[in-house]
Amino acid sequence: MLESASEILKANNMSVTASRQQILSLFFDKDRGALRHSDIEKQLDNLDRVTIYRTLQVFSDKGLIHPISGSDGVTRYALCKGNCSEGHHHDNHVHFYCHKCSQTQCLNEVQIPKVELPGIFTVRNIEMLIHGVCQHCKN
Amino acid sequence: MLESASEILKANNMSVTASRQQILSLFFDKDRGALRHSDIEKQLDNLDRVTIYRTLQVFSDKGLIHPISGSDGVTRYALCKGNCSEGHHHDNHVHFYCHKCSQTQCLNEVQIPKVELPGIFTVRNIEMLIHGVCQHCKN
DNA sequence: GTAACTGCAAAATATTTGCATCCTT
DNA sequence: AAGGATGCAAATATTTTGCAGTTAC
Repeated sequence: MLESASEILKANNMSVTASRQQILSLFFDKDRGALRHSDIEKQLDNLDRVTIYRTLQVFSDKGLIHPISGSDGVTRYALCKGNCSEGHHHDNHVHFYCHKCSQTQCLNEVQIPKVELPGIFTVRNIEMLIHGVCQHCKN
Repeated sequence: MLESASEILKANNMSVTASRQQILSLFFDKDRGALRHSDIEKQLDNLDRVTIYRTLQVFSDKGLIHPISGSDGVTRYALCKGNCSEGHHHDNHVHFYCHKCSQTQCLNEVQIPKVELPGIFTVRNIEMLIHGVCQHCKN
């Protein structure tokens, strides 16, 4: 477990608990793909299912992680890259889902392009998910 | 029920059944938003849940409707606009989710813009979902 | 000590599968 | 008549809620 997990929790006004440290550390360990609830449950089988759901919710509310909704109906979460804050995400990057390894990753360097919408719509947030084969599975 | 429902089914090599006609007609009636399984279940309460799931799957396979996966975890479906065929969707338009009325609609006239991905990825499909307030709820 | 966090039980919702029966062609 | 479509039962998966007990600060 990272030493810094507790620092990060403190810095974001969350009480430091074992569950939170373990879950947050997982996100730092795992640099490849976004994590599903079930991934976390498998790796931290000492934690209750419900605790994991609630922790993911809190982390998301605090701007530590952001949810990614894929076409397989399972919500994944990935670390926010610094510019998110409590109650407001700024993750305007593209997400990539690989249908070979079923991993979802953030393409942090790829910005979501602007779209022209008729003025009758008010835009709050844009999600862009690209499906295909990732760098690891392409071979 | 549209007379044309049975025509469309025939034209796409599907046997013409009461369930399929009713479900397909719903999609033609409903011009505003995409339909969830539960919407259909409510409106056609003579049909079995499972039949609705299977019918949506078949329609999607045949290119009549396309699935839209939103961040609320519920799959919605909307009519394809003519250029889709069996086994291959071409719905490269933007989808819009209104968080006031919870409706999802296709913005058929708004194309998904091109994105530059590093060559290490193979792209198969792109989804773009915009959240905000729709034309009906804006007031 | 108090408020927040966790675990357990249970419920709600979404979706899938197997099988026997019915309907379309 | 044959094969596909449907209905029913049941299983699986995901997520939420309530409450009582525990822990962080």
